[in-house]
Amino acid sequence: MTTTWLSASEMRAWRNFIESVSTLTAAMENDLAPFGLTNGDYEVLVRLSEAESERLRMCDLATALQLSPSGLTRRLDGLVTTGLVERVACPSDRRVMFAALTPAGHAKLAEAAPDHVASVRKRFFKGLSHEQVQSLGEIFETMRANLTACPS
Amino acid sequence: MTTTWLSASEMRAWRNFIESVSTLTAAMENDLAPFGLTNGDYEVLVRLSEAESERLRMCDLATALQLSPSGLTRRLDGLVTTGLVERVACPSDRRVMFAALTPAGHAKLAEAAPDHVASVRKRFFKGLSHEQVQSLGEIFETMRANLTACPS
DNA sequence: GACAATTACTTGCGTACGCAACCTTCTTCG
DNA sequence: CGAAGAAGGTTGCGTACGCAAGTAATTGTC
Repeated sequence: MTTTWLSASEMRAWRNFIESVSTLTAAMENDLAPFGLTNGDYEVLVRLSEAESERLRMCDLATALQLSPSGLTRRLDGLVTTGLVERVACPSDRRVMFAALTPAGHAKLAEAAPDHVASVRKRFFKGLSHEQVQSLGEIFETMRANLTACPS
Repeated sequence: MTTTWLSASEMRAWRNFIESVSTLTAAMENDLAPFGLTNGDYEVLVRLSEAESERLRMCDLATALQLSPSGLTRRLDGLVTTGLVERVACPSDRRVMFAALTPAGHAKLAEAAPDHVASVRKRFFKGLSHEQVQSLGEIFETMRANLTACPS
């Protein structure tokens, strides 16, 4: 079988993508550091804040964050220690634990969100036209669908 | 200061991007596993293979891979142990070490590359039109330039 | 030509996370 | 029912990596 190598435009897309991703995540991590949060922490707060009663079952949260069960357990440990999230037992199914936003967690998210949005604009959207933003949405929607369809 | 939240199309782009990135890297990690390589390992081999004499100074390689000095030291440790890379002292500047591809490393890359390219096609480019690939290249070139310009 | 300052790399330590093993609780099916 | 299996979560262990400190070598300055 002969290999079809990447074309020049594919190579350009792939390489710039790869490099952007690592630089971007590092920069955003930095932007969030003054609030005492990591990107991962912030994602947890966002997911919980959007959920019914600001709480989610651990397994649902793990799926949403694409994290292993143990990974989520440990990430929550940190947030529980700092008081932004609490674990709440589920009365109807005693296997499950809810991760629930505390008032402090809610406040912390409200505090960090404006800076985070500014960070996304500055790092991610800056210099892109409206059409390019539109394209981005379409492209990564396609990609996400394709990726979840092909777990193999 | 009032915050300008993300528009619907921005939100779509950002969320799909974030989710795609983590799924994508996990999938590609998986695709590379049969060769006994991680994404990071593969990147090292590629960079070295493209370099003059298939070798690079540690600090240049670290910059290229966006890795801290210590991170690169340890990543190389693994590749040296498996015999794919070797450390070569620099005669003209005795502070520097070269990371050099061994014949085994060169062979390993040649062995893994076709599958890796197929993986990139399947995970990243699949379902995208030629125009979208073009857009991707432009967008992430802009982003990369913007990110390197704004380290703050 | 000697002594800072810088550069290149490594090591100790702490953090994050995945996998496998484990416990508990629920569900299913005879 | 009662036992097998599945589902939810935590813990032990191993790996990866960043930061700060340390060592060695080079450069820059007077």
